[in-house]
Amino acid sequence: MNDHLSTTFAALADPTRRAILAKLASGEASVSELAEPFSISMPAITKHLKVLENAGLISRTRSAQFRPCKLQAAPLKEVAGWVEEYRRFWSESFDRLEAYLAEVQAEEHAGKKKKKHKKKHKRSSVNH
Amino acid sequence: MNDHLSTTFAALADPTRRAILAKLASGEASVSELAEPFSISMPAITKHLKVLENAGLISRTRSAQFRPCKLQAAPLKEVAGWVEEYRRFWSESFDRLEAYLAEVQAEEHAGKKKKKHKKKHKRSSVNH
DNA sequence: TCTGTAATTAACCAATCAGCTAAATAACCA
DNA sequence: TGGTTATTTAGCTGATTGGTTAATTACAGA
Repeated sequence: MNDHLSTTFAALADPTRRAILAKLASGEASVSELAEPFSISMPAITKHLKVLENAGLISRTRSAQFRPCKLQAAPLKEVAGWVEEYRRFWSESFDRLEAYLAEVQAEEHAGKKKKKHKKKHKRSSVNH
Repeated sequence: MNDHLSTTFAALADPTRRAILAKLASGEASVSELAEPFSISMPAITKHLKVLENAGLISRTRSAQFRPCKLQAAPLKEVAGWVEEYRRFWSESFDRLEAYLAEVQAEEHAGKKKKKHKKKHKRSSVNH
């Protein structure tokens, strides 16, 4: 597991880390502030933050003895892009689009009209 | 790690498993067919399939001595929903929307007009 | 019934993970 | 300088993970 996407998914596969991200969604926070809602030790939080930072999901600055964390959402964009490739497998409207396209293609095969068309809905470009 | 979302993210945090899902995106496949592109043993594939099935990302039927797998995208819908909550943190247009709303609010505070408005962009409902 | 193919289970291994306590740094405050 | 607060590092643990090989189950077909 060394690719970017795997690292991101792994970082998100923990409710504590997702809760940390959720908190950071409302602004920067110090380590202690982030630790407050949880009943785990500070070193455990430090480790979670390291995982998130390593995945590029947070960045850290320095302010006096505090080390505030800030949400960095770029990796989530990548996740959204990946999952989007599968939207048609759950999206109702996409199913309808598929049905429509199949219908149109059937009509074309029947030879009612002969427009030339280029790609009409590429479907095999799911990347892993 | 026992919640649904964590299980799903964990299942996706492996390139082999994502490749299996990608292959299943073009239709059902047997275990051997899924194993073919990889240089790992069959039992390893069986384990990966068990992880995916456990996450609800695939379902399995029985056909003779084959056990074909089928993509089940429902959990990905949940993932898409989760990540969507963070879209504003990477989306340029959302940034512009935020700026616009801030501007509107500033005008209201200045008392130029007094329309009452209800929610104006709830921002703290990020769930983990 | 015997043989070959498909897939799983069992048992093991090394690496990683999420947590802990105790100790070490780092920076502010008096 | 010394004390307090914030955070990290070190070192340990038990559980999980991703892989292996060997054995087992399930079925099709001759």
